[in-house]
Amino acid sequence: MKLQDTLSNSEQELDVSKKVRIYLCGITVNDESHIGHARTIIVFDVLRKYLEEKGIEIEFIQNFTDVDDKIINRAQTENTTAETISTRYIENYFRDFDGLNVKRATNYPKATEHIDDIIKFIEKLIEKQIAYTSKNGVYFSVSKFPEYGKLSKKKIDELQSGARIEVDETKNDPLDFAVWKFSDIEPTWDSPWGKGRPGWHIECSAMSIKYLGENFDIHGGGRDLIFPHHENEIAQSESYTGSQFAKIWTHVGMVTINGEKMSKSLGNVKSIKHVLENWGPNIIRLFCLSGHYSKPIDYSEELLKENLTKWRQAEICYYELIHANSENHEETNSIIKKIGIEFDNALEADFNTHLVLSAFFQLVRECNRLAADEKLGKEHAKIIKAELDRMLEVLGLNIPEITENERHEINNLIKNREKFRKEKQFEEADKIRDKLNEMNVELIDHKENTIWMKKENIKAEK
RNA sequence: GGUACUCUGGCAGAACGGUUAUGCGUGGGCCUGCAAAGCCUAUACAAGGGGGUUCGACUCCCUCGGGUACCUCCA
Repeated sequence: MKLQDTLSNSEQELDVSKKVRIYLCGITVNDESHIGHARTIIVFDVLRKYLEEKGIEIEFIQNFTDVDDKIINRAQTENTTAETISTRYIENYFRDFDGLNVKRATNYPKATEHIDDIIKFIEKLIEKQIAYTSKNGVYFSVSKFPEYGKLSKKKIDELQSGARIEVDETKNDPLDFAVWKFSDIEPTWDSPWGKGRPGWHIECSAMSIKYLGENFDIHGGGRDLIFPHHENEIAQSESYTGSQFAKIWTHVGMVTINGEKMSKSLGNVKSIKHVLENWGPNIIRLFCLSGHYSKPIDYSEELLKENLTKWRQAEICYYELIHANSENHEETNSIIKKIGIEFDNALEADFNTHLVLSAFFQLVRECNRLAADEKLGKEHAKIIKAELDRMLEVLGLNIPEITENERHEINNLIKNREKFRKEKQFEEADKIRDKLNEMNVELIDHKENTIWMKKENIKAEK
């Protein structure tokens, strides 16, 4: 598989000959997760599911930043502890992302649970004279890492002359960044240099190396993390190990609203909770995968609606396959196979999820065509369904389960309706149809028989 | 101001320099008791402007312009 690598600014081949180790920068747990977080994490979820479907072993680490100024501020405002805040939003995180059908990472390390690792990391940097202690904390000395700027393509001197870097007399160089901040405000930890808490960037360096080794395969996150977060991670980590840090840097584009980045200051944040309630997981996932991961996508009700239309087609396809029992039969195995290959090829070529979805919907349409022509035989449907299921699995899409009782009830209602229809008592028949609609069950009248589908309940549709 | 990215039909969005995909939407049809859904079919002479390279450019180069992101916390 080829992936666009931010560091080399070119496509790099992912080595899948052994276990693939992925580190994704997770969220700072100071508020509800929003649809921008969802996109990044869904992209990596599909990447991971695809590789696993191919039988490749994955070690997938995603951190929680559970100590930072915003969390502490929020704790103060709410007159509670930082831990209460971070615990609350970690719980919310899992509520949201389980709801989005995101597979859990191998591990979700938290900064506060790795203070010892972080301290050891900093000690080594000080030992190497790359970090130094000052009045306010311990700082990383950017000038000691000549390659600083290689990820974000920034030049050190331009950064220095750049307008708005805070003037801090206690730092040797305005570009130096904190790896440890002295503080008396809880939470704090003792360190060889004084009481305080870790800087933001250091946790990812310490935890990724701890869990994945010194040079793992993919390091990812949102585009907005390239600078300074990932740039600083590289500086720290490569100074620490003396060797290359992550092999491939994969960055996911922002979710925008009316062309502007979602942000609290603009007040245009769409929480996952809210969008999930209205649109459900499948439509959100389709939306998040609708463009190339490296580019921004613009959030809009129109686009979600378009994906709702598509999702209904997929649902129908699924139920056509389940109910298939046509006598006729059309040979399409080679087409199905071809679509499957297109699906995989699109993923292999820099994870082109738009083309992946094209292939997926091509399969859906092929299947619906056969059904419309009464050419979907039972055995044949099994073959198509296997491929459809595989794609659904990789994309993380989920047809809602249906219970045996429901199935019984639906079948009985349909039988009754058929009876009424034969007797030309259409009013009665339509009543049953309406009743089924209320149960989110839609009837599809074919020439020879009627099949049903249970539609996902989408609040926004109503 | 610096850096990077981006500008494709009504919308979304792809494509080794050589037939301008695909989906949504829209028109028509099939099916149906009527619907719905689905299916079939039609529909867009689309590439920010201007130059250039080339037999040929959406694709490469130059230039002008618009947009976004980052340069401070941010997925």
